[in-house]
Amino acid sequence: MVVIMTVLSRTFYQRNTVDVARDLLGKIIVRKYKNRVLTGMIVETEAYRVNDPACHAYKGKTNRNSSLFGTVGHAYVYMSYGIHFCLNLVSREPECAAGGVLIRALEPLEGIDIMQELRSKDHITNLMNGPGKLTQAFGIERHHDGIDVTQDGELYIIENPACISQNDICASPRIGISQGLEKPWRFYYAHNQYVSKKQSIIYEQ
DNA sequence: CACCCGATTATCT
DNA sequence: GATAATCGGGTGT
Repeated sequence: MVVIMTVLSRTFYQRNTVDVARDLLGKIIVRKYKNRVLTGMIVETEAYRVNDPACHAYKGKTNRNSSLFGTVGHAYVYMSYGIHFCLNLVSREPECAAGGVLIRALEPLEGIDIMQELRSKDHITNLMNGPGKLTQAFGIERHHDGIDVTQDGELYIIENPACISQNDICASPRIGISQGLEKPWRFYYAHNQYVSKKQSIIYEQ
């Protein structure tokens, strides 16, 4: 059997960051790690736009956040709390200076044994249910900052051949920020066991 | 070069 | 549910 893998094109990322964040739900991230293939389905995202105080690009371009200002369809990887890395996908409309989608949680699909090794954890619901956890399970580090995710390589995103229900996508305020709480720019699958946190405030889509 | 703090997680009780 | 751990980047002296 031949599995047709459609890699998400650069134009997919060249749209309003909030729309991209919602549309990334259900897509599959492919990570090639030491001759193994690790995959997971995106179940939780957050949008960060440049004119938004919660966005790293809000105060302008620096060495750390320069990827957010670069070509769409590339990764922005940064270190958080000095402990772990977070993965963003650079996406925005052409007239916008910077923006990206934070990947907050994945449902593990292939290569679960490797993820368990990298995390030193075994339970499947504790492998990728958090932005710092999924980068650890995928072996993603700072040197992946700026990598192109629109072509076959170490890290890229593909369409999901399975039919995913668009009906139970929910939105909520983003997690772990102090400004911009009024914007419902976190998207996740309701009742999915792999999302990072339960939230009391839920907006139906 | 010192200081501050964060798009978090693990490990308690 | 509360809290400690942890450190690189940003800012200002």
